[in-house]
Amino acid sequence: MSAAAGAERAEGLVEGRSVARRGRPRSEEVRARIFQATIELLEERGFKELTIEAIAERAGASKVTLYRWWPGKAALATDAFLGVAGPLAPFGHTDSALVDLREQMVSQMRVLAGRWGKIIAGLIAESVFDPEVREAMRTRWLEPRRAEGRKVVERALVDGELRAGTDPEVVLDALYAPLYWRLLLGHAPLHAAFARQVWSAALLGIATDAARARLERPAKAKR
Amino acid sequence: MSAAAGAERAEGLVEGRSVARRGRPRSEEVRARIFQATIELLEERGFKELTIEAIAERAGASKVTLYRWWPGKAALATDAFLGVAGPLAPFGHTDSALVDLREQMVSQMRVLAGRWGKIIAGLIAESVFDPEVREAMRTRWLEPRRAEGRKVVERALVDGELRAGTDPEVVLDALYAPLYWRLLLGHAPLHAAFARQVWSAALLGIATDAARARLERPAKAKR
DNA sequence: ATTCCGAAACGGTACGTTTCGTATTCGATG
DNA sequence: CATCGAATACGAAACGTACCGTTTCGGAAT
Repeated sequence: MSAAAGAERAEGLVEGRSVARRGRPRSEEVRARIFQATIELLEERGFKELTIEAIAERAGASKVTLYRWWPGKAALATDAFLGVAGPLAPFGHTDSALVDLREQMVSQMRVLAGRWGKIIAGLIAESVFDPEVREAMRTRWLEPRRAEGRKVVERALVDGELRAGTDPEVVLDALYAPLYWRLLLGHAPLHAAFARQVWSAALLGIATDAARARLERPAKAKR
Repeated sequence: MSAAAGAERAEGLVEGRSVARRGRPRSEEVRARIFQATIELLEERGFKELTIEAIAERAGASKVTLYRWWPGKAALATDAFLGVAGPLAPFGHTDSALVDLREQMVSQMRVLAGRWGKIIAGLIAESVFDPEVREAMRTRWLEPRRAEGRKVVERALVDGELRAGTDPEVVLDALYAPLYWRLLLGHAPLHAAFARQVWSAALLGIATDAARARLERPAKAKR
C-alpha cells in the first residue's frame, strides 16, 4: 500500500477515469527529481547509508514533501527502483520451454551482475527486516517474474518436457535461488555460465545413471 | 578481525602459550552477560531493532565496555551468534554420499526453520550491507559448512555417484541456496519435504527422458 | 478554498566518544 | 611476605553529532 504510494491525492482514480481534484496539483517534476536522487544515492552509498535528508537535499526538495508521499526511506527506495526497473528480463518463446527458461536465467543473471545488482541485493536484504519492503518486493518484483516463469514451467509440463507431478514452485526456487544467493553472498562470480550450469544440473540431474537407478528405488529390490 | 574480537588484550597469545598480562583481567562474567543479552534481544527484536544501548542496559554493563571489545552491533551480534551456534547440523556417513547430503539438507532445513532461523536470516541480510559481517558469516558460518559439504560431494564423485566433471561449488549452491532463499524471502514454508524435493530435483533432474535426450545433443542430429 | 511545496525549527533516539572514579591484577621494591 | 606503582578493566555520566519524524509558517498553483 504505502509502497505503491506517490499518487492518490491530488489526482484520484474513480472507476478508471481520472478525477480532477481541487487545489494545487502535485509537481511531477519534483517527483522525478526525488526518484532520480534516490536512485543515484542508492547506487553511490547503498541502501544502508541512504537517508531521507540526503535525498531531499540532492533533489532540492523539502523533507516534508518526501514524508507527505512516502512513509520512509524503504518505501521510497522500493518505489524509485521498481519505477525504473520495468520488464528488464523477459522470456522468449522458442519451441522449447526449457530453453526459454535457460535463456531467461542468463538474462536475469546479467541483470543481477550489472548496474542494478547492488540495489536489488540491498532491497532484498532490507526486505528481511522491513515487512513493507518485503511485501513490495514480493508483489512487484519477484511475483511478476515468478508468474511468468510459472507459465513457462507449466508449458514445459504440458509439452512433456518436465516429469509429470513436478512442483513448479520447487522448480522456480531451484533455478533462481542460486543466482540470487551468489548475488547476496558474493562468494562466487555472477557469470552467465553459472546460470547455465544450474539450469543443466536441475534439468538433467547431476547423478550418474548408476546412482540414479539406485536412488529411484531405495529398497534393495532387484527389479 | 574485529569479528573474532573479544579477546587478545588482557591475555595475549604468544606462540600458543597464554602470557599473563598486567592489569585487571577481563571479566568473563560480563562477557557472558553481554552475549546472553545480545542473543535475547536478537530473538526478541531482530537485528534491525537491536541497539548497543539496549544490550548494555540488559547486560548491566557499560556502553564503554561494549565499545572496548567490539566496533559495533554488527560485530557483536555475529560474535554472539557464532559463539553459541556450533556444529548444529553435522553430516552423517552412510554408504551413499548423496544420502548423507540429503539428510544434512533436512537437518539444515530444521535449523533454519527453528529458533535460529530469524537470527541467521538477519545476519545474512546484514552481511549484504556490512563487509565485516559478510566476512565473518562467510568464514565462520558458511565456509565451514561448505567445506564439509564439499568433502561429501567429492566423495560422491569418487564413488561414481555424481557425473565426472561436476563442479562441487555449483552443486553446493544448487542444493543449499533454495533453502536459504525461502528463509530470507518467506514466500513458502520451510518444510523438510522441500529440502528433499530440491535434492531429488538436482540429483535426478526434472526433465523427462525425451527432453533429456534432446537437450544432451542440442544439434538436430538423429544419432 | 484547497492543496501543494519549501524553509526552519523542534524533541527524540541512538550513535560513538570522553572523562572520571573505582576495582583488580602484575611486577618491583623493601 | 607486605606494599606500592603501573597497567588494564569496569561503570556512570555527560557530551556533540546525525538522522529521525513532526510541526509551523509563508507562499504558489489550481
